[in-house]
Amino acid sequence: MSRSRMTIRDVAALAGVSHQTVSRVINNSERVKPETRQRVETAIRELKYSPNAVARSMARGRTYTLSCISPNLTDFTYASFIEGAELEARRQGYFLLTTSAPNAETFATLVNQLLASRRTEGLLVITPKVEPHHVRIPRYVSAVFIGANPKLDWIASVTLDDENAGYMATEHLIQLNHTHIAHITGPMAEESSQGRMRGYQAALNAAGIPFQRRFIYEGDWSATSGYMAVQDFLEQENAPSAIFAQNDRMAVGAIRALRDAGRHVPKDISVIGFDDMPLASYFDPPLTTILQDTYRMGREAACQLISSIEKPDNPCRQLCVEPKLIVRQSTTLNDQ
Amino acid sequence: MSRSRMTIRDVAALAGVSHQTVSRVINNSERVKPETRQRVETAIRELKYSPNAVARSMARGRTYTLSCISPNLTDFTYASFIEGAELEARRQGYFLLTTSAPNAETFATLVNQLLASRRTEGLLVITPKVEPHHVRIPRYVSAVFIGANPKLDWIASVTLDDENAGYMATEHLIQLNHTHIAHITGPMAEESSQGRMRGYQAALNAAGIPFQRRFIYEGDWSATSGYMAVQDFLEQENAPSAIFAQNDRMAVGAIRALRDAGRHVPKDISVIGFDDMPLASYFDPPLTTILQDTYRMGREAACQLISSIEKPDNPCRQLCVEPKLIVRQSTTLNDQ
DNA sequence: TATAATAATGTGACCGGTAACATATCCTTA
DNA sequence: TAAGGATATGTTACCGGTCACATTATTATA
Repeated sequence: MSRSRMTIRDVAALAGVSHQTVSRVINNSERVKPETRQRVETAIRELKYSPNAVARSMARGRTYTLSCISPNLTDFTYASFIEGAELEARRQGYFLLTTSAPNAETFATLVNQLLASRRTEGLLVITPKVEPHHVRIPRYVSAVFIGANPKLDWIASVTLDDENAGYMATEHLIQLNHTHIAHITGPMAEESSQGRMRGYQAALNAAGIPFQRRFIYEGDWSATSGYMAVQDFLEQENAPSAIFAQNDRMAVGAIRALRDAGRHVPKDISVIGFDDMPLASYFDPPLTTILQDTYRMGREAACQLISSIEKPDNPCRQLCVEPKLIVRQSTTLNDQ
Repeated sequence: MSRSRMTIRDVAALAGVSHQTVSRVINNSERVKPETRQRVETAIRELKYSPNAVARSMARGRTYTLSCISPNLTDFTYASFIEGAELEARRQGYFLLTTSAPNAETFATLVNQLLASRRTEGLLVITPKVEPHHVRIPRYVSAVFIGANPKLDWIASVTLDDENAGYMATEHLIQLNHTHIAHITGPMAEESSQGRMRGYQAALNAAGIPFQRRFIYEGDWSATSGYMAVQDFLEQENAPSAIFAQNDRMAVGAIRALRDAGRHVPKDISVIGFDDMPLASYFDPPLTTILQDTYRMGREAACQLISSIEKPDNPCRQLCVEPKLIVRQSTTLNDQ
C-alpha cells in the first residue's frame, strides 16, 4: 500500500495558501477566488492529492458508512435487498458494509462492533422474523428492518404486503375455478408466513369457500418440505386441485412430488409459487408466482435509513410494498 | 445516534490515571499493574466506554476494512464468494465493504473512492474475465482476483481449475459411452469458458473422439442461450447424444428445449451442467453438474488478501481450486 | 477620500486515539 | 544504603482533516 501520502498541508504549501483554503477548495464550497482555486487545483493534481476519508470522518464525526446484517448473503432475496440498498447508498454518497449473522450471538457481537466503535452510522437488518435479539438494538441507533417489522415506532421497516400477496395468489386460483386449494406455508413463527396465510384465508372467505385445516402444511421454505407437503396432500381422499406454496423452492419441491406421483402440472393440479426467483420461468412448467420487488425494497430501505440519519427527527416509516402476480404455466383452469 | 461519546480521557479521569494507561488497558498489552487495570476496567464499564474505531484508524493508519467489487451481488456464485470472504475477513478482525460495479466506469470510480481515500486496505475483485480497466489498479494496492487470473505477479488470484473441470465433465459423458458430445460454452472472451473448452477438447482427444465444430455453441450464460443452442443442435442430422453446458442455467435452458422438442433427458440425451447452483438437485431431472467450491474460494481469497496486506513481501499466490463432479440424474448410459 | 461592509484567506484548536520518549516508583544487588 | 535496572505510569506531539474565529484585502457607500 502506501504512496501518495500527501496531505492538505502539502498542497497548501505548494499552492502558497493556507491549509484551510485547500479544505475550502476540496469541499468546493465557500467563497474562494477563482484564480486561487485554480492554483490549488493544480497543486492537487500535481501531488495526486486525495482527501483522507478517515481523517475526514474523524473531524466531522461522520463515517458515511452503513452496515447491513443479513442471515446470509447467498439467498437470492437477501442478495437483491442488499444490491438495491448498496446502489442507493452509493448514489447518496454512502458505502455499505455487509455482514452475515446466522445466529443471535453473531448478531449481537456485530451490532456491538459496528456501532459502539462508531464505525457505522446506521444499520440495515435483513431478517424474515423479528426475534428478541433484534429488538435489543439500542434505541439511539438508526436502523431499518427489511423483511420483518418490529413494530416499534423508533425503527423503520420495509416489508412486503404479505397479506395482500397471499390474497392475490389464492384469488388467482379461485378465479381459475379451484375450490380445493392447499396451502404450503413457511414456518408459522415467521410474520410473513402468517401474513400470507391470512391473505389465503381472506380470499377463501371472500369467495365463500370453507377453510379446511387438512389443506394446510407448514413447511420450512426448503424444496424438500414442499415435496413432503404434496405426499401428505395426496394421501387424503378428495385431494386439492391447486396448491399455493409460500415460496418458489417449496413450489418446485411440490411439483417434483406431483410428477413423481404421476400427476401432471397444471393439467391435474395447479401450483403457484412465491418470490419469482431466477429461473422460475425455466422450471417445468414455468412457474406462476408472486413477485416481490426486492430490489426496490432494498433501495427504499437505504433511503429511509439515510434520511433517519440525516434528519433524526423525521418519523420512521413502516413501508409496505405491494406484490405482483406473475402468471406463467403452472396454473390453469380447473375443468372438473 | 450519538450517546456514549466517552473518550479515553474521560475514562482516565474517572480511574485517576493518564489516558495512555487506559490505552494500554484497552489494547490489553503492555505492563499495567493488575490493580490499576482493575480500576480502569471498572471505569470503562461504568462509562460504557468503547474505543472509537475511526480515531484508532487515524492514529494507527490502518482501517481493517477490505472492499469487494463484484459485477453484482445476486448471482449465486458471486454471492457465495462474498459470503466466504466476509466470514474469513471477520474471523481475522476485518470488515468487508461490498459494492457492485456492472461496468468499467463504475469500477474505476470505486477503486478510486475506496483506495485514494485510504478507506480500505485491500481489494477483492470478483470478475469472470480480466478486462483492461481491471489491470489499471495501481500497483501498490493489495488486490486479489476471484474468478479470473490477471497473470500479473503482483496480483493474487483464486480461480477454478476450469480446464480440469471441463475435462471431468466431458470424461464423465465419455465413460457413459457418449461420443457425440455437444458443448454449450459461455462467452469465449471469458477465460473460464476457454479453460472449460480446452478441457473438453483434451478429454475428447484422450478418448480418440474427433472434435467437431458443429457441436460447439457459444452461449452467454443465460438459460435462453442454452435453449437456442439445443434448437441449433437438433436441426443437424446425426445430433449429439449428450450435452455439456458450461453453466447450470444454460443446462436448464437446454433441458427445456429438449423437452419442448419431445426428447427425454437423460433417456434420449444426457445433459451435464456446471456450478451446482441451488435447486440443481430439484430440477427435472436432477442435474448432474460440476461443483465449484465458491465458498472456499472466497475464504482463500480473503486469506490471501489479508496476508498480502500484513506481509507485503510475501509473494502473491495464484490459487487454482479443483472442481468436483456431482452425478445426479440428467446423465445416463448411451445405449445405442 | 474616509469608512463601513463584504469577500477572501489565515490561525489555532480540536476530533480521539497511538507512538515515542520522559519520569517516577519499585526492587535488586553490590 | 546508594546505584542500577526493571516496571509502571505520565507527557507531549501527531495522524489529517474541519471548525470557529481572526485577520487582511477588496469593494461599495457616504
